[in-house]
Amino acid sequence: MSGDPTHGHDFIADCRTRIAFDLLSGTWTGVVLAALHDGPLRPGELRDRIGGVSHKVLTGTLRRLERDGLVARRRYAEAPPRVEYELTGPGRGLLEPIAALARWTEVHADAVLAAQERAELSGR
Amino acid sequence: MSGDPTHGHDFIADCRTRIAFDLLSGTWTGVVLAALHDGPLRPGELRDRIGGVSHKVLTGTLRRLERDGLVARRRYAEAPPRVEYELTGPGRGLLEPIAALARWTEVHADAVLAAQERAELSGR
DNA sequence: CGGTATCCTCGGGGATACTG
DNA sequence: CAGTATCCCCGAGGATACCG
Repeated sequence: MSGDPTHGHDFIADCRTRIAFDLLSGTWTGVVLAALHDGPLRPGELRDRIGGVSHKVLTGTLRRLERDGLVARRRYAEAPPRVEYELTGPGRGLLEPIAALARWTEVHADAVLAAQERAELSGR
Repeated sequence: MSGDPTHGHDFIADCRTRIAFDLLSGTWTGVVLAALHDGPLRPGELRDRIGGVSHKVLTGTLRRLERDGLVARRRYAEAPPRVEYELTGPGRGLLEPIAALARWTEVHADAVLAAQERAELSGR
């Protein structure tokens, strides 16, 4: 099952997979998608859960996600107007690859951090 | 198994998964890893297979991959000195998440491209 | 509280030319 | 052929202030 990632796709030639890479390229993109995993959230809630992301950058990230159709913006005309963001079909589909990355992190992240530190100490 | 991506991890709080995101953040990083899937390659071969990547940027990408311990550089002291790059353990492990992204692309890429085009036409 | 508008900085990506 | 050194550009990320 984890045998052949290319499996007949043209990864390289007219590489469509780059689309996915570009989609997740933002610093906070993947984190936002993961944060929306268990249901719609208001921007403020997102900020609190993520932590360390500036107000402007978060909205910027959400704008891009919205533009790419990965996240939907929902406005409620209430007493204090409320806004929520939720995953779309494609956005929800990205949770699986993201989970795969999370699994990888558990196993190999320390090795990477060690390698980086080693490189820092020597040449760098 | 593909049920709960978060599955008890702290995706958000002290988000270690960001490590993986950052590793793949480069424009060509993921492509290079995928290209090395079926064995070591020389830089020239890599360039040919990928296409559209400049000489300097490719070496820059390889440097980063090397520094992060995802790719190993192998030098052969031969008549015309030869150089090859190959995946390390952690690097090879990333092929699975990358494959997951490729699968996602097959299903949802068109929808994303459509959404982007739609956004372009209207507001921009 | 959500969103936008400035302004600044930094690093990646690209083209080019040059050294082993 | 592999690698490095410049130089330029642009966009993302961040801080701040201001408008619905």
